[in-house]
Amino acid sequence: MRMRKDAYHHLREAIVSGQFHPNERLVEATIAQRLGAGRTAVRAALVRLDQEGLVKLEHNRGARVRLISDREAVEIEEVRAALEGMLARRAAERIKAEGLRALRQVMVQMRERVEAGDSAGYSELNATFHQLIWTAADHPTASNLVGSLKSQGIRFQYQTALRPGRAQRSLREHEEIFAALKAHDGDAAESAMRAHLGEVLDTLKWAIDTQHRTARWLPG
Amino acid sequence: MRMRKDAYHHLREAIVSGQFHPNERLVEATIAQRLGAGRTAVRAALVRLDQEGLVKLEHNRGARVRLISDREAVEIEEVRAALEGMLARRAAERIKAEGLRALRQVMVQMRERVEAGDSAGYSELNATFHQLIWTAADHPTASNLVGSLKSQGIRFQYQTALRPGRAQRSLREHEEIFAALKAHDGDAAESAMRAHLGEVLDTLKWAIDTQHRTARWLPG
DNA sequence: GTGTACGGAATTGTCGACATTATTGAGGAT
DNA sequence: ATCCTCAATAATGTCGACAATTCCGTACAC
Repeated sequence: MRMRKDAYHHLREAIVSGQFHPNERLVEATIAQRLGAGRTAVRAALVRLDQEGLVKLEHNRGARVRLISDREAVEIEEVRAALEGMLARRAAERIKAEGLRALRQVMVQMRERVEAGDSAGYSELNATFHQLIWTAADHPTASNLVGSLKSQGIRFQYQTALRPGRAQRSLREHEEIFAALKAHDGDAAESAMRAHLGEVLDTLKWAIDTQHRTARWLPG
Repeated sequence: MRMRKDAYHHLREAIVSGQFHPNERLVEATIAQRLGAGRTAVRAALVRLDQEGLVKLEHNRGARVRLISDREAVEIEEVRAALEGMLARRAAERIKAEGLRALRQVMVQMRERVEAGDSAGYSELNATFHQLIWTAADHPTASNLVGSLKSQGIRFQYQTALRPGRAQRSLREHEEIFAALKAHDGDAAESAMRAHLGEVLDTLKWAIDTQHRTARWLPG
C-alpha cells in the first residue's frame, strides 16, 4: 500500500522549502504535471494554501507564492511569541517525567551540534525542542495555529540562523526554558519562552536590516 | 452591479449563525441548489471552511458542520486571551486621541444597554469595543487570526451571555481596559485584557457545566 | 522613442459526465 | 429478534471540454 502524499502536502512542502521564488506565478497545469496530479487536486490545494496564507489567489489571475513582507514576518514572530508563551506555561504545569527526559535528550544533541558548528542540524533540533513542548502542553488548538504560522518560510526567507554567535545564546535560552519546565513553574516558563522568542525577533530584525544594506551595496 | 457574495461567504454566514445543526451533513448538491451556485464553487468553499475549522471534510465521506467540543471551546478562548492580551498591549502603546474617543463613545452606549437590560445589544457593542482595540493595535496578522477564531460560534453554541450579573461585571472589566489604554500603559492593558478574558473563560466553563446538568435533568 | 490598440496564445473558471466509494434497506439465516 | 449479505441508491472525487478572462507580443499612430 503506497501512502502517496496528496497534492496539498507536496505543494506546501515545495513552497516552504523555497523551491519557488517569492511572487512566482503558480500555473495550475504546470504544477499538476510536476506533481503528477490532476488539475482539480491542484486547484483544491491552492485554495487551502490561500486560506493558509502561503499563496495568494486572485480571481481570474491565478495563484502566486505569497511574499512575506518584512512587517508581516515580524508580526508572525510576535504572534508566535504570544502563543508559545502560553504553551510553555501550560507545559510547565503538566509535563511528566517522560516529556522531560525527551527534552533533556534533545538538549544534549543541541549542545553537540553547536560545538560541531552544524547550524542546519541545530535548527532541526530546535524545531523538535519546541514541538516537544507543544506536545507536553496538550493544547491542540494553539499547537495547530502555531504550526501553520509560516515561521518555517520566514527562516528560509531571511536566513536568521546566520547571525554570528546566535547559536550559543539560543542554547542558553533553551536551557532556561528547560529549567522552568523541570521546576513546573508556569510563570517562569512563559517568561523564559517570551525572552527566547524576543531574541529570535531581534535576530529577525537584524536579518531584515542586513538584507537591506546588502541590497544597497550590491544592487541587482 | 450586483455584488453577489460568493458561495464561501454565504455558507460561512449560514454556519456561524446556526442555520445548520452541529454535526449535520453538508451535501454538496443540496447546498449548491440552496445557494444558487455550482457544485464546483461549493466544493471550493467547503475546502476553505475545512481549513478554517468550521467544517470537517473526510475523504469520500463528505462534509459535516464541525461540532465544537467543550474542550475545544475552552482552548479557543485561551488562545483568544493570549492574542488579545498582546493586541491590548500594542494598542495601549500606540492608540491616538481619535481611537480613545471612539472607545469612550462605545463605553457610554454599553452602559446604556446594561441599564436597559438589553443583552443582545450589549453583546454587539462588546464586539465593537474589541474590534476598536484591534484597529488601534495595528497588527493585521494577529487581528485576522483572532477574527477567524470561531468565538462567534462558541457564543452561539453556549449562550454565554445568559449568566446572571455577567453584564455588570463585564462592564467594569471593560472600564479597566479602557483606563489602561488611556494611560498608554501596555503592561496594565495586557493584564486587564487577560483578566477580562479569564472571566469570560470562567463564564464559558459555567455555561458548559450548566448545559451538562440541564441535559441530565431533561434527557432528550 | 513612447504610448496605445488589437489579436492570438495562455490560463483560469465552470459545467457535465462518469468512475469510485459510502450509505441505506430489504431479505434471509440463525 | 438480531445479525449478516448484498443489491440499490446516493454522494463524492476526478477528468475532459469549453467559455471567459487575462496576458503578451506585434503593429501602428504620433
